Amino acid sequence: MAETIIPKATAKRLPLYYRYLTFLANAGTTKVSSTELSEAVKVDSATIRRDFSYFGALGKRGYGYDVKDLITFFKKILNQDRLTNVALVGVGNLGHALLNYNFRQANNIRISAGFDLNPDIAGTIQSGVPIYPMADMVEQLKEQQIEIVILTVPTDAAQDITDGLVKAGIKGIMNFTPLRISVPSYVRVQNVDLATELQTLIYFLEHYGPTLKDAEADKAQ
Amino acid sequence: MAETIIPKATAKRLPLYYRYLTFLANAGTTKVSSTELSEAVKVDSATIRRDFSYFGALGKRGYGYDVKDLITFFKKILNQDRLTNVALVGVGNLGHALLNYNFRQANNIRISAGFDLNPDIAGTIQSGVPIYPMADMVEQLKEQQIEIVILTVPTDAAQDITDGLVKAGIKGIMNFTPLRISVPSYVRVQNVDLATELQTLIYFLEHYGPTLKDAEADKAQ
DNA sequence: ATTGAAAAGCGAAATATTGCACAATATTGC
DNA sequence: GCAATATTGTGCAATATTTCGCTTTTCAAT
Ligand SMILES: NC(=O)c1ccc[n+]([C@@H]2O[C@H](COP(=O)([O-])OP(=O)(O)OC[C@H]3O[C@@H](n4cnc5c(N)ncnc54)[C@H](O)[C@@H]3O)[C@@H](O)[C@H]2O)c1
Ligand SMILES: NC(=O)c1ccc[n+]([C@@H]2O[C@H](COP(=O)([O-])OP(=O)(O)OC[C@H]3O[C@@H](n4cnc5c(N)ncnc54)[C@H](O)[C@@H]3O)[C@@H](O)[C@H]2O)c1
Repeated sequence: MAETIIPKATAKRLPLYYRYLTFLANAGTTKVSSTELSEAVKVDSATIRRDFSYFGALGKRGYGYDVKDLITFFKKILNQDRLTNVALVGVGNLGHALLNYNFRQANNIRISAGFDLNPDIAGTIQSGVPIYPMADMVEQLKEQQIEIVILTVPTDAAQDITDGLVKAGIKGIMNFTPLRISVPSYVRVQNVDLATELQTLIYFLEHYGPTLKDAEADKAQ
Repeated sequence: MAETIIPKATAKRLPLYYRYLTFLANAGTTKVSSTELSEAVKVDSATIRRDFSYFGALGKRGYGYDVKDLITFFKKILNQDRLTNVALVGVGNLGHALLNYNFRQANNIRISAGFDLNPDIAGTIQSGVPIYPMADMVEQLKEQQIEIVILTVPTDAAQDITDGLVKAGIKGIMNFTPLRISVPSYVRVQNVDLATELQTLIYFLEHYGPTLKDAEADKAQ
């Protein structure tokens, strides 16, 4: 674990860099400077250089960064060199949208199992992914050695299901419900709260002047 | 604008507080302490007190905060006292999921118009929302005086459409595409990059020890 | 080879955010 | 009315993150 601990803020930007680098590579570009990258990903160029420097000297002064080198490096760092299987619990509105999306193409991530209470869905195959009944959840997760779950169930059910996920040995949860679920300290939760994000945007529009220098957010996060 | 400028990090937490406060009110609870709130929203209690204190002394020492008072106050601050209309461009996978979701109930936000290139969808009504063809976008947005747009189109189309949105006088964009769109400084963009969030979660699991004290994430963003 | 321009890397300052710890003050029960 | 208790509000130190500005290195053109 943790070669040299990287700032959380940096870690959040790595996938962003990686995606743009693969775009550049596909376009046949072989080198890139922090300034060019900066324009594309909307992150200050000094921040990009600092981010990269946590991993050692990846660039060449006076020249820039070699796109292929960076990709090779980040591919490994970001686990893009092996397929990551995740499960999805709650195959409703959002769940279906996520199932339909091809995370594999750009991210080498695959939703390999779904779970739902609804007997009309459980037992079927949706977008090529088998959906199991909730009763089978813990067993299946263990069997398939899945460590990451996307949680898109109604808010009321979120904590109960989470407790089951923890029992199943899950390590990370991407939580789309507005509930801040409780988990033991060894489980990591990534909250994606769409309604909150929308409200935050509205708040910024009402209360902050026309962009006090941050044309984008996130942290946005 | 900006009474006393509130830290961005605080602003992002306000909707979270608000949601839990309305939950408390519905449950008949009349008072709450920063410690109780802290457990529910998973934010340090001192941070909560600090956040609230930016708006003045909202609580009573030795007692806590009056739930109703806080709600009244934040309702106004967060524009929850009036309906906010937003538009959605790109009625595909994600777009449909968002259309189906009732943002009005908890957030007093309504998607009042949709736009899509696909002639099978344009001209229809989806989940009670009229979907217009792209040719009508600028005109409709102006006519309906919509200032906020949710962008769920294919990545290729994102920048072109954004340019149209800017022409239509849009002030804020919630961008679900992985492209960091370019906008003039008076337009605010909130990026929601689901694939990146998932990758970040994977990165944390691989490279950070079992939770170095942040059982949850975000910011955020 | 020499030189000029480009751009990384990085110390250090600036900025932002969090969390401790405690004095101030309200509430409650007696 | 008084003591005991609870809990806010905040100075301040700690931590995290960004950004400046400069030095060093490399490249490419002469
Ligand atoms: N759809 C959106 O745009 C949106 C926006 C913001 C937040 N959210 C949040 O995301 C979550 C999911 O939203 P959605 O719109 O997809 O909801 P949904 O109702 O469409 O889907 C929920 C799914 O979970 C299943 N389910 C219900 N109870 C279950 C249980 N106990 N165990 C397992 N599965 C169960 C249902 O059968 C359904 O398929 C909710 O918490 C919602 O608040 C959604
Ligand atoms: N679905 C997901 O789970 C998911 C996950 C991560 C990122 N995303 C991103 O969100 C965006 C939308 O994803 P999706 O899965 O909903 O895609 P989608 O293809 O299902 O939907 C896109 C919609 O936009 C419409 N469209 C296409 N070109 C258009 C144009 N020029 N103008 C207007 N409308 C146009 C299409 O008709 C379609 O209805 C994409 O950028 C995708 O990368 C989606």
